[in-house]
Parts: sequence; C-alpha cells; structure tokens
Amino acid sequence: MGQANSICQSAEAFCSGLLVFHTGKLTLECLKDIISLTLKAKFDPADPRSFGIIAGTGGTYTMRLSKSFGRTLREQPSEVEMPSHGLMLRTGLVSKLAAGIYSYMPFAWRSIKKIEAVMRREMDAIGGQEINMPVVNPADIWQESGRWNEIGPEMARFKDRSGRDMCLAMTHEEPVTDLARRFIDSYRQLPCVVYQIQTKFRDEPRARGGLVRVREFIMKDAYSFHVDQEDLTSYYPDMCRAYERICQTCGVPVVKVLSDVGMMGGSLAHEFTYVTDSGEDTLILCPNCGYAANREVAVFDNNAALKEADLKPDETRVPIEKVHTPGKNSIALVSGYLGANPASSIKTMVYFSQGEEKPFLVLIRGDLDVNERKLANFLNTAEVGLASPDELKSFGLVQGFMSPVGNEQFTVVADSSISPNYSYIAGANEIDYHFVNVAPGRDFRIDLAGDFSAAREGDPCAECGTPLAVKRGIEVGNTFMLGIRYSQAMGADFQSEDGSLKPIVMGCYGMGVGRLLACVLEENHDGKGIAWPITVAPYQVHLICLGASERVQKAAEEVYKRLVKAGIEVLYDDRDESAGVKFNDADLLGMPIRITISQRSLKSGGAEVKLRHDTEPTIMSLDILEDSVSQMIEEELSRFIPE
RNA sequence: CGGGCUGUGGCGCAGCUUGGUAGCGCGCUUGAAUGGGGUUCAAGAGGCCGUAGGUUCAAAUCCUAUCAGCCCGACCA
Repeated sequence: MGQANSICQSAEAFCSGLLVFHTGKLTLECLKDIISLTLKAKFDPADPRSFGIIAGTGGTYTMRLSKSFGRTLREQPSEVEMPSHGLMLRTGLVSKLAAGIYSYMPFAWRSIKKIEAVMRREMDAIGGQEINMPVVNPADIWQESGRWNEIGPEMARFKDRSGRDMCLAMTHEEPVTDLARRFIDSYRQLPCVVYQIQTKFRDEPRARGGLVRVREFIMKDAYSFHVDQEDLTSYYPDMCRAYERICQTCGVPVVKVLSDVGMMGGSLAHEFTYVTDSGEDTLILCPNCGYAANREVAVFDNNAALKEADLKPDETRVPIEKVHTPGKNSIALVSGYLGANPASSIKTMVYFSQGEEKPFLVLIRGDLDVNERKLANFLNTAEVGLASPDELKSFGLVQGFMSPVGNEQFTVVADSSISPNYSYIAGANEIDYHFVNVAPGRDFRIDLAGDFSAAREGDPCAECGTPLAVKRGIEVGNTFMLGIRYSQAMGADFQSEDGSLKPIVMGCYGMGVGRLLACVLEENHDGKGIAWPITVAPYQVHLICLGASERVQKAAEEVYKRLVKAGIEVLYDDRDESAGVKFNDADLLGMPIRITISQRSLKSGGAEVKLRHDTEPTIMSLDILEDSVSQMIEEELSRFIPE
C-alpha cells in the first residue's frame, strides 16, 4: 500500500507504475488499492468522464459504445489501398482533414497513448530523459548546420511578424545540439540521452496509405551524446534493442536493416522495418547469413556473374575492334546479336550530380543496373540525375551507342563490376557500331571506381554467396550514428579528461508513433476486423449486452461496474442493436477480450468470454469474473511483453 | 514535379455518351415488431451534383480554367 501511495504522487508517475504492473512487479491487489485510493471520492463507473488511470491513457478508462464519439462503417471508403487504412476508417479510428493530415479519434488516441507509454518505458530503461523541444524554430540554427539550404520544400517555412525566417522543425538535431552546447561542458556529463514525443510536420510530396505516410505525424525522437565514437558504438546496440522491444510489445515484428543516412548525415544508420507486401521500402535480405539492407545501400557480390559469363582474362590482349551492329541500341539487342552474355558488355550512362554543370560518364556491367542512391553517396552528392536525350546530343554522345572509349573529356566513374582483367563489348559512340575486346585501363581511363550497382532478387550475398531475397517493408523507426556532423557545425564541444576541447559525438533515433499504429493494424487483423494486441488495444474488454430483458440488462450493468472497479478497461456495448450488429462491431473494433451477457449466457452459468483471436467462447462464473478476466489479461500481456 | 484517375447527402455508388432541374443501397430520425451473427415493416430528415467562368430557352450532363483528393514514380518516421 505504501507502494501504491508513492505511485499515486503524480499522474506521470502513476502511468509508469502501471507499466511496472504490466511486467508483473505490482500485484493485482495493489492495483485495486491504487484505484480505490485515487478514485474513492468521485469514482463512478457509470460516468464515462471518470478519471482514467489505466496504462497512461490519461482519459476515460471506460466507455459506453452508445456514447462513443465516432462511428463504424459497413462499407470501406474508396480511397483505401492498405488494410490498416481501411480498418482505421471503418472503425472510426482516424478522420482525414487534408492530404496526409489526420485527426485521431478516441480509440486511436487511447492506443497512441499506450504506444507512447511503451516507448517511454523503453527509452527510460536505457537512460533516456524526456524533454520537449519547440516545434517552431528560428532559421539561424538551421543555417548553422547548413540544413536550411540542404532541405527542400518538405520543411515548412514562414516569417514571423518581424520578418524573421522560421520553420517547423521536421526533426530536432539542431535544437538538441543547441541544448547540448549550452548544457554540456564536461566529459563527466557524458554519455547522456534525451528524447521527446512530438508532432512533426513534413510537407511530403505524396501522402498515402492512411497513417503509413502522412505529412503531420507524431514522432518519438531520441538523441544521445558521447565522448567519442567508441562510446556511441557501444551505446548504439542498446537503442536498437529498445526499438526491437517497443515493436515486439506492440505486436509488430520488425527486421533491422542497414540504411542510407539520408538528410541526417553521419556514418552508419539502420531502419527497423515491418515486412509487408504493401510496404514502400525495398529490402534485400540474405536468408542464410542474415544480411539485411535497404535496397538503397544494399551490396552484393557483383563479380559472381563474371565467372558464369565465361570471360577469359587473356582476351584483354586481343586488340579492340569496331563491329557493325545495325539498330542494336540496347545491351540486350547487342548481346543477342553478337551471341554474347550481357555481362560481357559495358553499359555507359551519363549522370549529373546535383549542382554541377559537368556530367559524369558512369559505367556498369551490362547485366546490372545503377543504384542512384548508392551512386550519389559514392559521389558524395545529395542526388544524381540522368542526362536527357537532348543533353546527350549536346555533349556529342550517341544514345544507344555511348562509349567510354574516346570520351576522355568526361570524368569516368566505373562500378566495381567492371574488372580491368577482362575485356568487354562497349558502344563506339557512333550510330550502329560497337567495339569488342574493350579493355578497361588500356582502351579508356577510369577516374573513379566504386560500388553502385543495384542488388536484385537472386544476386549472390556479398557475405556468403547465398541468393538474396527481396521484400517490401514499412520503416517504423531508424537509428543514426551521427558522429560530429552537428556538434562540429554548431560548436557543441566538451572538455575531455585531458583538458582538450572536443566535439560531442552524437546519435539520433526516430520512430513514427502513428506509423507504428498503422503497422499494428497491418499485422493484427483478419477478415472481420482488427485483433488488437492487448498491450496497445484501446480497451482490454468489449462487453456486449444481448437482449432487452431487464434481468439481462441489469446483469450486464453489474458486470460492467464490477470490471471497471477491478481496474479493467471496458468498452460496453449498451446500444439497442441486434446481436449481429453488436458481434460484428466487436469483431471489427477488435478488443482482445469479448464478454457477452445474455439470457443464454446467464442460463449456462454466467458470462460468455472469448478472446478475439480464439474461435470458441468459454462460460465464466459471474462470482469470480474480475479475477478470471484479470488473469486472461495477464496472460495476453505476457504474449507481447519481452522477457 | 512527371504519368494515370476521381470529385453527385455521413459512407458506397448510379445518372453524364444522347442537356429538361437528382436517384439507389448503407447509415441517421420516429414508431412498431424482433431479440445469439449487419432482422423486418412503416413514416421521415438530409444534396443548389468540388469551385469559377462559358455555350444554351435550359447544364450534374457539353467547353474552359481552377481547386481538392486518390493511385503509380522521384523523397522519408
């Protein structure tokens, strides 16, 4: 009871107290005490406005469906493409105000708050301290980091009344680095971690899939500060594990994949991705050794095909020769025409890197494709783009027959799939002609060589040679080893043990709350509707009263009050609807435990209780219903909470 | 931003080709019956057809512009 008293000190502490309960450290008795202690004065289970205490939901912990704000739909709105989107609209979870801008209705908001509670618990467990930074930022800190100019129109900008440039922070490296330089002076303060859960606005070009890709969204973003890269490297796995635990608790399986650092910068980044066909990211996965990467950065053994292409190293001694290839303006046509393997050709492409006048001649083996993300990263530029046919003409290049041979005026960038030990077929830069026996190094110069070939299904894994698999996924969260990208630019230094001034080494870690909710629904539904994991379900129990008889209604009311009193979150369907409507809505809304009170259930001894994911109900005696249901809740919770 | 498509009561749609002043299903309201898987009957409420111009005696319908939204690409939690 002392424990309960101390837990009741504040609403915030109270929420974390409940989380302790979830992991089984508080007893059920204690929880009941907490409830009666907190609510004894104004507690009325029949009043939907009663103060809510359960699992950090903060609002009402109980609800009569007849009073619920929102409605379920029988038919699916036509805009729907993804299951989670359809379910959200049919259950009245969200409502769209504009493209990619949604209101969260009561059920969704309860679930969001539970997801946030899970995130808080895991962040706190690895030393995170919750803060809240401004959404509206002055331009100057973004100018300091350089991102004011680097980031395009996806960042919303405006001027305040005195004409000062402002923006809506779409991520918080700049404000948090500003905090770091104000408050971190010494190595003694490091490492440390802060996080926040906050609404972000990103003016994405295209919103889609309900909450999967929106413009306004809730993000949990965390930032860690370290004395050196080594310390960051040792902390990083803790964050990754926390991310995996968060997703597991929410009933969303994720894979951790290598990813592009994108606009964040830094050295290493991972994404935590929920694998689903309707995802928008493409993953390259090795079923044998576990290599996993976003296609944007995925590597593979791009020399394996050479062996199969049956090229002979000594062919490099054969002199280059021009051959007539009428109308054969693609690798496939030329290879077919000359009876050669496409892998024995060089594909020549012309790319511009962002902000540069002069194009690059980009070479890759004929059977491979350029991964533009990898190419841009290799060239250390934000973006690359193919030259247009007109531009090619203006450079004197012949589309379909382009060649590295005789084009010395360009910087030649070769993919690592082009080996100097072999000879190839290449364009002759003349219509209807190709060269054969083209030897890199002998017949043309390579200025830069790197890996920017695109991995495909079946390509051999760079680690173990196993054919790679391609899957689609939704990126739920990401982690970045930023290094000193921001601390250096913004002068966030600390004094190290030896007295020298060093830039703070940083990591940043983002996770989309609404997107995780979308993934919860993607993963946990069936043909009838949602099947919430109990950890994030808006309510634990969906109570149905069937029949108009006074006896049944009285019994249902009684059960409702008793469950609520026992600290169970109950959604009570007290509407005057037919059995079919009520059952279908219960399946659609998908609360984990369904309890039915009816003439029939009373006759057979009590309440009919069914788990959403089970098919058969069981009859439970009304005498000990709270205890039986509480035990079911415990069992359900243990299915999702790690350890 | 490029390509494809759609805007008609809260939701799903028909009507548009061949102009004549708006209809169906679900939902909503009222009443009655029913009461274990979207039950039945009856009576209602609700839309100037995205917006603005134009053509016409007459426009949801034809023309032009514009806005919004959806889907496929380039970007990201």
